[in-house]
Amino acid sequence: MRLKREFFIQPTLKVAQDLLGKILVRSNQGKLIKGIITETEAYIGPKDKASHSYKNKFTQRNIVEYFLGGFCYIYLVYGMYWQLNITTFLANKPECVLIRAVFPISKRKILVDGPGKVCQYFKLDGSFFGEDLVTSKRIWVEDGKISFKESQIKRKPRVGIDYAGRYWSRIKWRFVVENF
DNA sequence: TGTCCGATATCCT
DNA sequence: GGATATCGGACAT
Repeated sequence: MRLKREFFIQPTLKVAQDLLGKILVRSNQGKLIKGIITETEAYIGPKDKASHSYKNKFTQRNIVEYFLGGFCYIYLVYGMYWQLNITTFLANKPECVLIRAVFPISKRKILVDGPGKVCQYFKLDGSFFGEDLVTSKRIWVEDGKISFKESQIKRKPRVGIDYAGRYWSRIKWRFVVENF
């Protein structure tokens, strides 16, 4: 069953953790692409120095971060990789969760173990900027009956944000399901 | 209008 | 562990 707005407007660290085991679904040309979310990262502006909305920075690129929970914040990094984030919490609270990895259901024996690969696998690009996961007909999140133990969830530092300084680059806002 | 650089992936040693 | 491809957004000029 598709997750509703209530799920996404909870506090960001809870959403980041609760997204583990949920199923991301993409409808593309009559086919469904599915993957079980296995890794996420929380970005909590305006206090978070690693967030695009640090100090309430507000630009054309990150405007979606200021939406309430449940929208796609998607952007290009390094000139070639798209990153899928899901907005969280309330309007004007620029917080989101980066989807870093999924366990692919549609194709077996491939790894979808990085945010760039997630967007390749689900065929996501800039046209999904601002897409509403609660109402969209081409992308949404479903509840799964996925079983893993609470002890399989590990908290780790976020990746690729050394520029944010020791404190923010070491804070454990990355959530990973181990031995999935 | 110009310069800088990144919430990565991949190949190299 | 390190190099680097590749390009649009951000911001200074």
